[in-house]
Amino acid sequence: MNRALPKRRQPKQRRARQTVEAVLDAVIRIVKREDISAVTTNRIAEVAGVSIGSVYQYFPDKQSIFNALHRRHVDQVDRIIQTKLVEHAAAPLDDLMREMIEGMIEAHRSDPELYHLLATNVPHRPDGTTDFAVRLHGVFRLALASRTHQLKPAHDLDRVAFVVANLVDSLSHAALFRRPPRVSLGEAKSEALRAVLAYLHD
Amino acid sequence: MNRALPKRRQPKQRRARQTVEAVLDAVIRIVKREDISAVTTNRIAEVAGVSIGSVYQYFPDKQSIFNALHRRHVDQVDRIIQTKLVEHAAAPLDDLMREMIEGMIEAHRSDPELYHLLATNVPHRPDGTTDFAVRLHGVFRLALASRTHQLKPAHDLDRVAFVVANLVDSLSHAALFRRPPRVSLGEAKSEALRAVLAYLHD
Amino acid sequence: MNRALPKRRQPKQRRARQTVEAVLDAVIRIVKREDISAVTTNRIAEVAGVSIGSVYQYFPDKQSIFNALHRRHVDQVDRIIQTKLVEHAAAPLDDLMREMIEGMIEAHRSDPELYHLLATNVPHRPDGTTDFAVRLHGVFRLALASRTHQLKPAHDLDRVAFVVANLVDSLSHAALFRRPPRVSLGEAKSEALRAVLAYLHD
Amino acid sequence: MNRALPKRRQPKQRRARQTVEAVLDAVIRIVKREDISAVTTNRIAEVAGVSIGSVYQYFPDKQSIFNALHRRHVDQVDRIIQTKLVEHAAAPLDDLMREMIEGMIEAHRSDPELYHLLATNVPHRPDGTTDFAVRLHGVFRLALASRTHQLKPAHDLDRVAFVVANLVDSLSHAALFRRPPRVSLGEAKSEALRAVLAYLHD
DNA sequence: CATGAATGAGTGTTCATTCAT
DNA sequence: AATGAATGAACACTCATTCAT
Repeated sequence: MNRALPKRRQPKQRRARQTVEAVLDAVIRIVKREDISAVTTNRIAEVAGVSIGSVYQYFPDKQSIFNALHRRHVDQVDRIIQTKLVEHAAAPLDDLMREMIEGMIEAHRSDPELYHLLATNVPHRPDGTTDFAVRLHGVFRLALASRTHQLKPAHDLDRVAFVVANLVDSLSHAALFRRPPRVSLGEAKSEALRAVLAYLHD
Repeated sequence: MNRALPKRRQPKQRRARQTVEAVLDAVIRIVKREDISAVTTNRIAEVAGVSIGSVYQYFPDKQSIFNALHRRHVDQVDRIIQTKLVEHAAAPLDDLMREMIEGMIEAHRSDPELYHLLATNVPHRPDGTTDFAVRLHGVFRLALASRTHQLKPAHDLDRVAFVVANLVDSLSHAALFRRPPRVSLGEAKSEALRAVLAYLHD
Repeated sequence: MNRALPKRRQPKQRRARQTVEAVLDAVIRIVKREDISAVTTNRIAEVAGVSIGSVYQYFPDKQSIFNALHRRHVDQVDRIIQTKLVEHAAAPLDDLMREMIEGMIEAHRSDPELYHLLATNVPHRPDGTTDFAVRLHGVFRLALASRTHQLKPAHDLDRVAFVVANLVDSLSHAALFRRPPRVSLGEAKSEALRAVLAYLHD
Repeated sequence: MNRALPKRRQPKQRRARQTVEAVLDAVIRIVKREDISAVTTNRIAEVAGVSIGSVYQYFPDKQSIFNALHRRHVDQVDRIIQTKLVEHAAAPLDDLMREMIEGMIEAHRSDPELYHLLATNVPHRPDGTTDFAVRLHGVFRLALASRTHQLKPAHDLDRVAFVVANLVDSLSHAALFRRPPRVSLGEAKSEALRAVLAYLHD
């Protein structure tokens, strides 16, 4: 009767996931504490607490580590946005927009400088799957498609989604990273929302 | 009339400037043709047509080359923006905004991919002097300060300048680099202007 | 009788020691065959039969290789001198001195030119631990301390040890390296001994 | 009659001499202030206050600068020794020896660390003309030759000159550079003299 | 003769990657 | 799988030397 325990699934995959995460976190920790130039594969292994050999078990080369890091970041933000979208599927457009901006800021606030470091210091060739504004475009197209009656007829869905996606993306980042001294985060947020709504209602 | 010789500027400074420019251009050429990883100091010297020793006569290390490249790009855009600002000093707000967006796009159109490569592949720590949205904030604060009568009283100058600077910056870049297939550059531009004006008149 | 396995020492440490020795020997071989200017780190690795990477596993930089070389030389001579000291602990002063001179010459005779090359061509900042005459001072102080009855009362232990250490050191080297054509090694040795004893008995 | 002024001889040669001296002094200044590794030809020129081109006008390569430096040092000491020799040509042996030791110490006291730095950090292949103990051998051979009546008959002139030269050289240097804390310079000097005389009278 | 910008071979050193254990 | 010592290609950078001015 000694059947295998049914729950304890793939210890291997769990271990793998842990190692991968440890590696990605190590990169972040090093970039933040020092410099992109301090991010060597040996250092990554050391900070991640695994051997360099193990790093190469999961990543074919160094660039792939960076790529995974970018993808993980995008996925994290994506998940938040998707959740907001579902949670406010039936909400009026204005409320949805407020929530979207809120979500974007929330998504980055846990680690404000990370996004900038990733964007400006970790080499990458952004494409449709990792460039965030492009992803947002799809999200907003969907969100707006079910609310065409709330839009002015002059608005083309693609154009609007394009503009709104970029507004939300850039103003959220600006609110967090480029806010001038005299503007608070709350003000920046409500101003961002104002800009988006002004455009949508124009 | 024995007038002083007017031309003949220091050959030293001219030579220096030429070398510096050649080096920066070499970096761009290599990044575009190959990869950031192909940008080695020796390769830079070779492509620039100068000796590696001369490169180090003008740049203390490799990172400083990247920094100079970023600064040069920012300066170029800055010059265009400043010109627009002066040329339309007396123009109505709407016209100025159109020109600003036009200027930003114009500034990048000569070499559309360069900005992206610089931003995403050339390591840098953007600060107040090289982050463009931050620079634009100052420009727009100035531009708007002389047109407060065209703004709603509810608007705070700092907040508005902050938002407009980011709108113009991000929508201009979006128009060039992230435009979805069905949206033309012209449409993107006029839509960007629309967004900015909607916000300003809100 | 299940005794613990006696031999098998850490292969890691043995390997490390071997590499370090190979590197130091390589430096000597190159300096002797060519020139101090031929001693490049890559050449050292090549001649030592290890990769350049391994060299840097054991030495932080090039100068540290030179330092280790000096230290090894000093340690080698030191070991011989210490042995002589112990072996002739009970011998009369004159015999001890003869043995000391003999030991110094013996210590260098295996590789006569090495000492000179080290001293004149391998950059170093001699200090208390690597300057040999300084080390010898301690040795002779010890040796003479247990033989004060064989010394004239006018002699101060420190002064005598100081002079004897330098006499033995310099005359030994002179016997090997600066001997004029008409003086044989044997003559030089006995003359050195004579000088030392004349001083001690004065 | 515009005859050339008779005194103002070779301004060229004087200039040359000044430059050569400035170059050699620059080397010393740099080695003392920094490190032998800081002694680059360009730095030499800078510290010497001449152009790098001028340096190469007077020295065919870098090593020749070092050689000249060694030679200059030897010549300086030599001059002092020769003077002592002449001044005390008729003095008794003991007095001459005292003067010789005095002279050696005097010769180095103006710049105590220089000798050490030259010997240990400035690459050179000492030969008969630059190795000081060898030069001294000749000097002492001469000095002793005219005083054979003051020597024991057992003494061979070559052997004695050899030993005395090395005694004087090494004990002088030891007195300046390797003196242990409890021994004063005066004590070291008189002890050195004692050692030399003990040997000579043995 | 003097200058010093320019040169580029060559250096010390790093670090992504491998592979024997 | 995991390890981490070993590898060595390739890099950033230096510096002795030249030569046009």
